[in-house]
Amino acid sequence: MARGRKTVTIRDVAEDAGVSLQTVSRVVNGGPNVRQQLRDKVRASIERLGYVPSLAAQRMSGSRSYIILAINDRERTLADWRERRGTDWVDQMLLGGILTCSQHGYRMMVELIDTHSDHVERELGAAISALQPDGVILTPPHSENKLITALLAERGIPFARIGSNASGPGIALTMGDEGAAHLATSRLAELGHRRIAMIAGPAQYSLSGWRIEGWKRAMRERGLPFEGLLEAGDFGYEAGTRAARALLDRNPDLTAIIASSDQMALAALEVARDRGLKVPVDLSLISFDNTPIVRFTQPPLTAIDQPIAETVSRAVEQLIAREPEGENDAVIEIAAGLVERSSTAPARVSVKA
Amino acid sequence: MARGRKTVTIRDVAEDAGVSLQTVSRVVNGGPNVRQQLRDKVRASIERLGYVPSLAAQRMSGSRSYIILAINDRERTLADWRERRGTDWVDQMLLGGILTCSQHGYRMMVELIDTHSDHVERELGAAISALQPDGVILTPPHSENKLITALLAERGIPFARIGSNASGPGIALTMGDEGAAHLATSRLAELGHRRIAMIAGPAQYSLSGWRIEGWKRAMRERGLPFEGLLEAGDFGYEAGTRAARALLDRNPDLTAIIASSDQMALAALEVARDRGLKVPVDLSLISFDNTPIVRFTQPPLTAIDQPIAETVSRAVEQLIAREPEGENDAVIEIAAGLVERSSTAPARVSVKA
DNA sequence: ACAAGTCTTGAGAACGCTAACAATATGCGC
DNA sequence: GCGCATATTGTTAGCGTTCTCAAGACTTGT
Repeated sequence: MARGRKTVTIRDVAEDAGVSLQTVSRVVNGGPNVRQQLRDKVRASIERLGYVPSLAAQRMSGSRSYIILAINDRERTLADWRERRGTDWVDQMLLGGILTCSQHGYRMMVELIDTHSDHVERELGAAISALQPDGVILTPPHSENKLITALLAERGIPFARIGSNASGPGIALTMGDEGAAHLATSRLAELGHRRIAMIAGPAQYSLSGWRIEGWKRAMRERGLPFEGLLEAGDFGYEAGTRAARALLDRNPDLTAIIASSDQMALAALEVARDRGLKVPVDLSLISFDNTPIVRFTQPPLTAIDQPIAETVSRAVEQLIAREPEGENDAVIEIAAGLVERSSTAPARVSVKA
Repeated sequence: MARGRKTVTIRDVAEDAGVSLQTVSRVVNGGPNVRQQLRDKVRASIERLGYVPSLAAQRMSGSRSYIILAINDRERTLADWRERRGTDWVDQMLLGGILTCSQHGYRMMVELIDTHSDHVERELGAAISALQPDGVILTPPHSENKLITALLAERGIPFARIGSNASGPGIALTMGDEGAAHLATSRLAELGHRRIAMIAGPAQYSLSGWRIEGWKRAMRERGLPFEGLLEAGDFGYEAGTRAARALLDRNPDLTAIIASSDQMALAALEVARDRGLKVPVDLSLISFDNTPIVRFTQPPLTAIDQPIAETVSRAVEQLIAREPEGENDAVIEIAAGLVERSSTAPARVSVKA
């Protein structure tokens, strides 16, 4: 067994094709100014020898590393996993990211960093020094972390902030949370609901605020009051249970709830069941995220779909396309859609409408 | 803004500590034969300057790349994603892998490769040439792909095959599929079930065979016949629907089904509902995988839990610990457990027992 | 106190590639 | 055909590490 068979290097190709190293490099990188004839010859050699440039060497010598680093929250990821609840954030991020990266000859690496640790800078700094990525993708709640964005800006690494439209450094990508909440609320209003409650996310995430804004706007547009119809949770199941109970206790006339995460919607569904409320007959429910789970609950939930994979994909494209010193930090919005399933129905005719 | 601030290199540390490059390298890598006094001095400099070695440079010069490459099936991953069904394979793989890797100073990269393409070798070869990983983790169905294992063996890259206990090259890690199926079947038998059907996975995956074996063994041990009680599907929802219908049509006396994936179990649940069979009163159901979904169905499903994260974690440890030329290819089994929820109940007392 | 180790440190080459520049070939206007 | 601009190729010098090997500083046994 030819253990450790010698790797094919650019030198081998150059020799095989009878040209200089530099010419091979030019062909590989699609550089200009190479005669067609030579180009073909080199390509043939590359093909024959099965040459693929070493990422490490490219990074060493060139200015690019061909690596995009995606930062995810370790704490939340782990908690989700331990309780087997599962967001599919990581899944989608990987799909959107990896596929788009590989289309451009890049690679994506994932780093899990704990927001609540005071080592954030340290951990991120270490990852950056080790990997020297050409770009970094920040997911909530890191997207809004000043320490992190400052560090990246200082090191001159282009980065994208996902789920964040606050003006600031880097490219901001948002899923239109305000609009999505407005959409969900409007849809419920169209179905005749007047008492539409909102279970928001934690204030730490600024998207929580936007969603509240969207909900309020839709309510206001129809002259519907929203006092007492707002609760917040940390996106988790327990918090959802608490919020749903509080809402239902306080508002016996409630006919619809919008939950800021699938987990909290699931909890609300369970609370409703406990209280003998039938979804969607007695209570309509719309959730945010549209993770795989909500397709199989009873009833399947109507949900705002977060186009995470697409968003990450766009982020990657932006980072790669970015001119080395380009400073026109864009704000990109990928609109979320509403997937209607069976947890929404017309409101019961209220006694005094 | 100090764009592109100079990276701290080993040279800076050496200078700062007043020692040679080599000494710093020794300290960083925990090499032997460095006086404590110097070691401390160097460590202090490293700390002060915030030095972190460049992965690329380490790879260039040393024999290790500190990268573990995990190969996943692109086709299945994408299909799952498109239909928003979601295995959480990727999620778990990442968690188990990344965390364990980082504990050892390694990084994990994920590569999505299409099994059904004839470019498998090409794609994998390219990834290996570019990354030069110290180890590769293969997930089903790649684990059993001779082309792949041959390629890796030839290149002398240690690899782990997950979900595969067939003797062969590399480290094999299995979740004890035979045992798990036996466990599930036995549990149902204990509950008084006698007509226990199995919806197996596709023959392409050898774990499908093992699960069938485990089921048959448990049935045989109790003298229960299993003719006509076996169907197979491709792990997907549609296939599950077809299989469940066939099973129920053929066996009116069926009281329990074991499905080889959560998706197929979900389908079976739906089929049962359609036919007015109550789960678990009329039909008990056990699924394989225990993805987040099955916790929230109505009723929540009893499931065999696949310890994927742990398995991947073990795989990483094995690959990292492996002596460069170590050939004692191990077979490791991480036993799957049974998570009892509400889709299983004692069998109805049959008319003629 | 001397030879023969064993520890500790350092110097220089090498890894595979690209950037920057130098050298040569080709084309074009007249 | 000449001279200059431009297109094409080659040469050299690193990038930041670790490896190999050599040199100096200690030990130890006798």
